[in-house]
Amino acid sequence: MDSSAALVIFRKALEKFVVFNEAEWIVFTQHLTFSTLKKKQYFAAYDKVCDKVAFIVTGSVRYFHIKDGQDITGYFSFENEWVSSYKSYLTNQPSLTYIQALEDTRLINISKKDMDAMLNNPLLAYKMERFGRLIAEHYLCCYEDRVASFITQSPEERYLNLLSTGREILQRMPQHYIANFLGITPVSLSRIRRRLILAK
Amino acid sequence: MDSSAALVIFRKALEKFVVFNEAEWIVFTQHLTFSTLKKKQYFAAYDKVCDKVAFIVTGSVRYFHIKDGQDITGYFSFENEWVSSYKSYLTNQPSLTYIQALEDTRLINISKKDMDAMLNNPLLAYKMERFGRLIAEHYLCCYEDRVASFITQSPEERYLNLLSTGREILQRMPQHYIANFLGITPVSLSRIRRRLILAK
DNA sequence: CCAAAACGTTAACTTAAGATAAGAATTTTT
DNA sequence: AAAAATTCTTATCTTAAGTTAACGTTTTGG
Repeated sequence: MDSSAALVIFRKALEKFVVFNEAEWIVFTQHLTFSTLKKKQYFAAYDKVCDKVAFIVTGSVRYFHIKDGQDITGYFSFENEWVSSYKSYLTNQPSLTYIQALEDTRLINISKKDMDAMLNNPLLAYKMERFGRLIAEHYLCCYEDRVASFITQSPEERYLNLLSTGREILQRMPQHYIANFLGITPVSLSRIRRRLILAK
Repeated sequence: MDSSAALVIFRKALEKFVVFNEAEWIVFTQHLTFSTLKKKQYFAAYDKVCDKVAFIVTGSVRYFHIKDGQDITGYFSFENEWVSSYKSYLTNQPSLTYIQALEDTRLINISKKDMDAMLNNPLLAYKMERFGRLIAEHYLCCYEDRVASFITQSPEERYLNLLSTGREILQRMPQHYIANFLGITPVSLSRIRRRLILAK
């Protein structure tokens, strides 16, 4: 797949949030950069400012923390989704999480510098504000559900819930990543799975 | 405190996000409504669409879920902060949480209808998009930290962390609310506190 | 001002999760 | 193809959390 094919996919995905006319699109695309990450390469790292957001054309990434020498998975993003260490990007503070490619991954990047330029360019400003609003709101909704699951559900319930709605993650991720994602250890998840099989 | 005093406070708080000129401010304020909640009155309720966001002039609110007949506190908002069942507001879906006044509370409301009107009013559209973006981004950062705390910290660590940064919540909220907020039961929090006292 | 409700702690018991280690199966790397 | 690393399960032991109930204290509301 070449860059122009990637742009077609990207434009289509963007249109869920904002629709550009041709003049706007030309300027917008001048602020994009293409890149690839080899499997295990880092998109963001602990203690470094993450100065970009990116759209995943193909591939996937894993967000993780290191705590007491242990690798704890917090989230995943797949093709057609966005990736960034958002708080770091938004605040210019060092990232608390690592983000690593799970497989060879093609990205379309918008650097903070380019985003700010677009937000200050009268031709694009309005639509970029709108785009920023809608995408932040989209992820806000995801987070709201995720926090609610930690408050109101047991680890087993969170797993059952993931079973019923999280096909892609379940099929593509090793179980110890999923365990961390659910807020428990891999050993615990294995036991939960055992319990569920026996109860069935 | 009368409405105009409340508006002064509100305008000042808003200016962290967006600054209105006088003409814009006049139109903007026409889209606001003032209201009060008596202690224990609801701002939002389970299964009802929350069709507004509000700024808390004075008072405070508690977000909670009911699960198996039990009341589980998820969050708090205090004066000078915003309150909404955001996902419900943004998506027009029924709210999953109740939001209740903890004390008599004065609010400045923006209904979804008014917000949409402003987003479609050329005089305000740009600044309202910007405002929406910045506020969603602000809460996104809060959520990012909160999710990370559930993934990477034990209940005791979350409590210690709250001790060091959450003065207002700790001083004003009963402990069983705080326990739920941390993702544990009131009995558990009481034991954690006991352990910490003994260890000291 | 009194009765009722709410609050925080403690205890006893049950259940589940964390830590660690071992081992088998699978995958990746060289 | 062999070696190394990863993955998942299982077992043991320890620790902590959930559940329920009781009790004294404080707060609230009529």
